[in-house]
Formats: sequence, structure tokens, C-alpha cells
Amino acid sequence: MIYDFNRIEAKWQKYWAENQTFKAENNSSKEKFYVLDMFPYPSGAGLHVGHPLGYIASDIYARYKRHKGFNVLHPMGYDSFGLPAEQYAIQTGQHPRNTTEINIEGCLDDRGNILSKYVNEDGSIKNQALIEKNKSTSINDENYRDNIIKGYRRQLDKIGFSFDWSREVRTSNPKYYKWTQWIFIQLFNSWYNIDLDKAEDIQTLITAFEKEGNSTINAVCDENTEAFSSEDWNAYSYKEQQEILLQYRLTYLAETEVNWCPALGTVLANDEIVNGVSERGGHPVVRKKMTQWSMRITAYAQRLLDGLDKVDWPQPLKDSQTNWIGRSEGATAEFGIRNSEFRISVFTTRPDTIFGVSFMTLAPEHELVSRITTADQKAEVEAYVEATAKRSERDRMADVKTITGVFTGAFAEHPFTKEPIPIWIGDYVLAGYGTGAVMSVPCGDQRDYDFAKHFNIPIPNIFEGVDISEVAFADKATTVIGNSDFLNGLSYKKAVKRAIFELEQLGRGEGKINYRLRDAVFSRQRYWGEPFPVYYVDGMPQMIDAAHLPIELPDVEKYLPTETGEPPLGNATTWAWDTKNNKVVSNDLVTLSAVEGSNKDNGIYPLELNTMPGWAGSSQYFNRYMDSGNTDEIFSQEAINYWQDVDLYIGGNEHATGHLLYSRFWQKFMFDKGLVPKDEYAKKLINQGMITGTSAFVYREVGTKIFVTKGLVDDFSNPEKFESALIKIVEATGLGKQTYAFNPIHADVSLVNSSDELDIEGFKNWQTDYADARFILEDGKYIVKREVEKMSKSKYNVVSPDSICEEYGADSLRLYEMFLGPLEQSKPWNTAGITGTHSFLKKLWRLYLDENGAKFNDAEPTKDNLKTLHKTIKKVEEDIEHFSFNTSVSTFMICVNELSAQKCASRAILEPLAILVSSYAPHIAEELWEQLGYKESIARALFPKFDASHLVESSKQYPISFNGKMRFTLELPLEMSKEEIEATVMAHEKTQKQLQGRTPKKVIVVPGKIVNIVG
RNA sequence: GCUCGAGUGGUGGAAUUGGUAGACACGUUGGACUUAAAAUCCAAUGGACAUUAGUCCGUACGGGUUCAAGUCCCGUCUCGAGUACCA
Repeated sequence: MIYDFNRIEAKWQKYWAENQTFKAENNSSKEKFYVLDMFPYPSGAGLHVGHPLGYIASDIYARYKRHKGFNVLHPMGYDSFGLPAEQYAIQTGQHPRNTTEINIEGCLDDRGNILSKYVNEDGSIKNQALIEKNKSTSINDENYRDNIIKGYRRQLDKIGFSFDWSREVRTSNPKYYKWTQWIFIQLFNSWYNIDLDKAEDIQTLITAFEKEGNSTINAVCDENTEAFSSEDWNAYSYKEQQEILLQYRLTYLAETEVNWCPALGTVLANDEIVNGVSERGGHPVVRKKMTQWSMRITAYAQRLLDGLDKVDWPQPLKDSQTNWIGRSEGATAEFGIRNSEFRISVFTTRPDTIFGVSFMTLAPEHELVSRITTADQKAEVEAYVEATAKRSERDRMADVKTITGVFTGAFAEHPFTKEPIPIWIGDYVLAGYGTGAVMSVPCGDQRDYDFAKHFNIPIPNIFEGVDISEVAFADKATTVIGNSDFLNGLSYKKAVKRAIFELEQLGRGEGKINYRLRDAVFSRQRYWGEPFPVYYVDGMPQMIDAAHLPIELPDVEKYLPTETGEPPLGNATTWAWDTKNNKVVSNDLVTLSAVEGSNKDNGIYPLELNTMPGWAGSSQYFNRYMDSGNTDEIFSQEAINYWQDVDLYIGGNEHATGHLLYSRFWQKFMFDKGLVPKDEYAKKLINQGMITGTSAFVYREVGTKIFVTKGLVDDFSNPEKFESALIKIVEATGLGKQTYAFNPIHADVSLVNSSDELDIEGFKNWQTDYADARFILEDGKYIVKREVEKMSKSKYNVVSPDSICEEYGADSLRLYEMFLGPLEQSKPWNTAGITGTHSFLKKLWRLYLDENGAKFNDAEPTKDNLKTLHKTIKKVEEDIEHFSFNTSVSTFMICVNELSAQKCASRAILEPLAILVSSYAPHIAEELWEQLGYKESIARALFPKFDASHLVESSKQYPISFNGKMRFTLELPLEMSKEEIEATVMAHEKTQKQLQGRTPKKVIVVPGKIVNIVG
């Protein structure tokens, strides 16, 4: 029997699907283990070999845990809302629902033939089925399958993952987003109680307001919330009460400064902006005030920080979350303004330097700017504010060195000295951080120092024995305060304490912890996202009762904003909520009477036009998997209490401050609500590294179609070899030039073999432009230049897992992806190396079977057989536990090499070996298992037990080194004592030869390890 | 600028608490089989000199600790990732 991997893999993939081999049970006496992958966004381009890396690792781990007797939950789904499907919809009018479905399910049937619904009558393939939409292909074309969307599911299935597909979720499926909407409602109906440090039902807040107003309530709320008494509260209208409650709810509607991306027509969260432009598309972003839904994630800032200590996540990831949350300790201080009742509140981490203040700076957007500016400064200030508002985020970031600012004409008053302090505005002060205002202490802060120098503002020195004539002094450790009244002579720490104490005495400030983290904007002006379960009565948002969820995304004519600038849902004609019949009805039924208290009120109100952001659906999917079919609850308490949390989460590090922060926030909220038993949902997280491509370049002589092999180009640029290279080139081209210029051009990597040799005929056929190309060779070959780059279509270095599975099999692919290197590390893909793991599998196969069938027998295993097996068991087990998958693959190779050399055919060895291999190469393992006579899948066979007794050695090859350099080895019995070893080694002729008559100063003997002779 | 991470053969990478550097694989070279190719198998493969056993140099660079350093300590360089006026 030969190793027919295509047949074997198809057979077992079918078997697993039909037998639901990997279905996890929610009721089990076994111990649970939850292995989770970050679910993919299904794009039409499909998978390249870099994508499944993490999935293969997690799959190996999941399979291993099954062998170890665990009940393993290993689900998969799709993060299927998102921009690309919507952009495609805008261009073509295709409903994103349809394109998303195609991207997941593909356009091929089980036999690999295109489904008839995607073929036109003339045999041409419908555009929506094609990967490249501008291409046209017909089913008569030989390679038409290469151009059509295969579908994520089909591609994943080919790799042989042990997912429990019965639990699949798609974030764009109403049955799923019902629960996203449901959580949104729970957040809306909650507030954050600081005293209890947890979220509570909004009703408890209302009760408190009714009894005592808000002055005794310690809650997280908007900055500008005003105090009121119980009498005030009870006298407020319903609408006024609702407006106040919005200032406390964990998700709330408020006018906020947002990042507006005109090109995408939507707002973006901070983590969706990279280097001042949108993460998707790279479009400019500007600041703009808009009424938006926000999530009060800031309430959880401290707990999000503290929680990081409890989880086993990579340090760089924890660091970036810590930086993103940006905790800093300091104080607020209030400065009065002369001739005005206004006060400016500032946040500072250096209250000890308060006597060094020589000016104040407000952000240009600060609300007091327009109120305090004097008449003669008005024009200048307004011009500056306007100019800053126009600058995009990117421009502002681009020149941080230019110092700009304007004097407002107003003066503040120092809380202690009562001295006047000029108030400036400057764009180095950010509106969004702290209070948007700073007390500028030029002697202690470099930015304030630079600003003061630039505008000739005095720089008083409040540090003892420090020269500030050139730069500000910011070293806290050596700070001694001077010229500062009651702070004189104090160190940084003591001065901070004292300054805060004095501020509190004056009622002008207090100690404060500030976070960089902002509340998260939760509205997007897009179509392809979760609709909000919200309608508006008299402009106030109302939640739809959870019983009527999901509120399904309405169909629209076009996916662009409306003419009046409303989000795409503004195009929907059936998008109003009938509160009497609890259903979505035509917009026409919304009457002007839809105002509270009107007797013409028909109970039909407009629905929210924004949709939720991309991270909404991914913030709770890991819990939903536990009970994804549940239609009554987000998950049953039985399910969540059994599965608890994720034991291993594998995914890319690009989600560090997005998904991984938001999902922790929702988890903590659900924990507060008693819905989940753990306030951190993933115990261990691993970021898999990126797989890069190995691009191939050909050198084209500029302006010609002559391609010169790498060696000759290298010689040409080498002064020593230049002459001979030039002669060769002149001869070959017949051009007779003195100077040649070569342009490296990407060639498709599939045209290059393992020795970097170009398939010239293939290259000519690849693009019509090259059909008449000429090649100048070395040793009869055209050698390409190789370079590691990111995998991308435009670089022609993309390798798809399908073609690898086709040619070498999924098991070879799985092994090779692991063999490339450590999981967390980024590494280049080079298809050439896959022959290594592929021939390993063939060798493994030949250990069990040959052309006559079974080779295995019931012979007693030899000592060597057992030793090989057990050292493999030990190493593989340790490697998997440490996520060191690359070294296990080597271990398997060594094992098979040894057993082949030992001509081992013993069942007692080959059976456990099949189980060891099965997590990595499940298809071949299943087939061998069946050949061995088993009727059940190998998936739940118990992992072989390691027996150390087989590894006990009686002797050791001791390395004998002289002054630390190993010179020879000597086999000695392990029971030999230190003294005996020393005596034997010293007596050895090779030792004497090394010493050449010298007497060693010292002989180090570490029994079982090494002998080192010094001197 | 700041914060992390990483530098080992031609290539991907091994090296468990400091103890035989380069496992395993790719590639390369030579050989067997074949009309030939593929596949398979065997041998060599860090560098230099000697080529028969031998010697020296080698884990980015410069120091240090130690009987012994890829591994620990100090300094320098290079590359990668994240972040960026955060008061």
C-alpha cells in the first residue's frame, strides 16, 4: 500500500463530519478544556498559508487534550460583519449578506464543481463568485476553479481541524446578534457603583435619586453632571430624568468629540486609527462633535489594569494594554480666573511644582476659551482655534516640533500666592486628556519649557541647586523643592503629599488618578453591522424589550449615506418601531405626533440609524460558543458553569488594544451582573507570529525584455568581477553597452523551484508581456533573487493551503507549519522545505505498511525500541505542554529514523506512536489506526504513558574537556564515583596526550555530566 | 523619543536548571538505481589550515564573572514590533 494522502485525508474528513467526532458535550463527567481561536473575518480572497498557523497549533493542543481524557470545546465561527463586504456592496449593489455567505460557503459543490446558481447561461461565471471581480472566467476554462471563491469553510475543512462545527457562530446572523443587542440593553440599564466597585441595575440608582438626590452617590458619570436633591429629582419631567440617567448609564448617548473619517463616512474608535489615518483604507481622520453611543469602559479602567495580573498573557500584550489604559497618579487643582466667576481645573502629576507655574495652557477646544478671551485677543484666538480644528489628526502628529499658541488676554490666579497667571491656548494640550488644561511649569516640564522660551514667558526655578538655563529638570528622584513657601526643602514624594493636602484645605483640589483610556464610541454610520435595539421618543432613546429581539437589519436600496447625511439605515423605508404591536413597521407611520404626551401619539417611533462597531460581535462570542444553539438565553447557567472560561486562546497580536480590551470589559460587566463565573475569560493567551512570504525577483535590463540571472547581476555590481560579467552580458545580449541597469521585478513564487531556479517556460506563459522575453543564464539556469516580504497578492508570493494540501496533503502542511519555528515567532514561508515533513510521513507510513500491506507484528519490542518510544513520549508531551510544537516535529523525525534503523515492526511500539503523531498529523494516524485493526477513531485513544524505566542508562559518553574545550568523549559507567571517574580519565592515554606532561591544576568532575581538566 | 522583543552555518531553526554549539530539516556536493527524469536510498556538509589520526577560529560587537558562557552581568551596534506632545 502506498501513502495516498489525498484519498486518506478526504476519507477521514468525511468520517469526522459524519460521525460528529469532535462534538463537545455540555454534560460530561470529564474535566473540561476550552481551546479557542480568534475567529476570522471571511474575505473573498480566502486563506493563505499564514492564516492557519494559529489554528493548527490550537488544533494540536485540542486533540492532545482529548487524548489526555478531557472534554474539549474547540469551536469556530466567523466575525462576519465588517467593512470589505460593505464597500463591495456600495460598488456593486450586492447585499453584504450574500457576499458574506459566499465567502464562507464558497461556490463549489462537494466534488469541486461550481454550483449552477453561479453560472450564466453562456457558461460564464457570475461576477460575485469570483475572487478578482474584474476578471472574467468560464467553466470551460481549464483552471476556472482557481478564480472562484472556495469559501472559508471548505478551506478550513481541508486542513483537518477538529472543530465542533455544530456550535458555529456568525456575528452577522440575527440569531447571534440578538444577544449582542441584548447585552447592549443590559449595559444601558446599568450604572457603575464605585463604592461596591461593580455595575448595578439602573433601578437602584433611580431609587437612590428619589430618596437622596445624587450628592451622596458615588458613581461613574459624565464630567459635567450637576448636583440635585431628591426634591429636584422628583420635580423633574420624565425627559429631564432620562437625560440625567444617560450621564450614568454604562452605554449612553452623548455629544462627543469623535474621529470622523469622511472617506469611509463613519466615526472610528481610537484603536481603529493607525498613525492618524484609518486602519482600513488609510483615509484621513478629523475631529468632529457628534451625538453618538458610547461605552463607559472608563468605569472599568482600574479593574482592566488589575486583571492583567491574573492572566497568563504575553508581556508585550499586557504592556500595550497597560499603556493604552495609561494610569497616572496626581492631583487636580483649580485656578480662579480674574474678573470672572469661572475656574480652570487642571490635572497634574506634579502638584509639588505648583509654585513653579508661570502660565496656563488650555486646549484650543476647551469650552472656556471663548468665554474668557479678552476683546483685543479675540480675533487672534479665534483664528488659531479655527486653524487647529481644520488640521487633521495626521497633520498635527506630523509636526509636533513646531510650537504654536496664542495668549487669551485673561489671567488666572494662583491658589496659594494669588499672583496673576497668563492664560494661553496651545495645541500641544489635548482636549481629550485630563481636563484639557495644564498648569504650565516650565522649569519642570520640557514642553512647557519650550513653549515659555518660544513666547518669552518667565521660567521661575523652584528646584534647589539645579541649573535650568538650558533644559527643564524632571528627575523626581533628586528633586528638592525651593522658592515654594510651605514646600521648601521637601523631596518630590513629601512635597506631592503636602501640596495635595494644602489644596484640599483650600477646597481647590484633591489627589486624583487619571486614565488615558477614553470611553469607547459605539456608533458607526455604516450599514453592515448590528442594528441598535433602540427607538426614539421625543429625541430620547428607548430600549426595545428584550422579548422582541432580534431587531433585524432592514434592506436598503443603496448602502451610502442619505442625501441629508444620515447613515445608510436612513435609506430604509421599513424602519420604525410600533410599540403597540412590537414590530418594525413602515417609516410612513411615524407621525409628527410621535412626541410624548401628544394625544395623537400612535405609538410608532423612528429607530436608531447607526449600527454597532466591528468589535461588538466579538466581545462575547467565546461565551456564546458554550451554548450557541440556545434561543432563550445567551447561554444557560449550566453551560457557563461547566465551561467557565477559555483555557487557551490563540490569535494575532493586532487585537491587543481593540478586541482584547473591549471583550475583557464586557466580561467584567457580565461578571458583575452574575451572568458569568469568571471576570477574566481567557486564562492563557498566545499570539502566533506572522508567516511572511519569500518573494522571488527576476532582473530585467531596463527598457528591454532581457532578464539576467542573479549571479551575473551580482558579478556586475562587484568591481572585481565587473569586467568578466560585462563581457558575458555583452555577448549574450548583443547590445554592446558599457552601462547596464537591472530592475528587480516580482515573479510568481510558484514558478521557482527549491534551488531558486526559474521555470522559464512558465514565466513566459505567466504574463503575455513576457512571452517573447530573453534570458541570460548561469550554468544553464536562471536563478532568481529571494527576499522575505509580507505575503500579498501584489508581490506574487502568496501560497494557498489548498494547493499545498493538493500536492503534499494536509498532514504535511500541518507538520511543516509547526516545523518552521516557534509559534510566537514571525518566520518566512518557503514551500521548498515541505518535502522534509512530507518524506517523514512517507517514512512513518513505511514503518507500518509496505506494498504487501501490513508490516507490523506482535513481536516483543526490543530494549532499543522501547527506549526510542519512551523518550519520544516524554519529549512530545513536554513540548506540547510548553507550546513548543516545532521541536516535537523533529522528535517524531528522530523517532521514525531510529525505529526504521532498528527495523521495528512491533505493535507495542507502533500503536502508541500512531497516537503520539495523531494530534499533528491526524489523517495518517487515523488510517494507520484502522490498518492496525481498530474500528473507532483514534481521536479519543488515550495518550501513551511515559515509563522512565526504559530510559535508565548504565553508562554515559562523558565529554572530556581541557580548559573548557571538549577534546574527546569517554564512555564510563554511571555508577562510577567522582574519584573513580577522575582516576580513569587521568589514566587514559588521550588525556596524557592532551596534557603533554603538564600536571593539571584542578580536575572538575560532575558525575553524569562532564569532566573538565584545568591547567 | 519612549516601551518591549530579537541577533546562532548558504536557509528555517535546535541546545531543559551555565556543562559535548549547530539536533531536525531544506539546500549544496558526490555516489547507487534509471535510457533519462522524478521518486527513493547512501555519504559528506560552520570556517580556515592540514587532509591520516590533527590544530586554530567560531553563537552581532567590546568587556566581565566562572573550572566551564549561545545561556549570567555591564556597555555598544543592528533589526523588528508597539506607541507617540498623556501634563
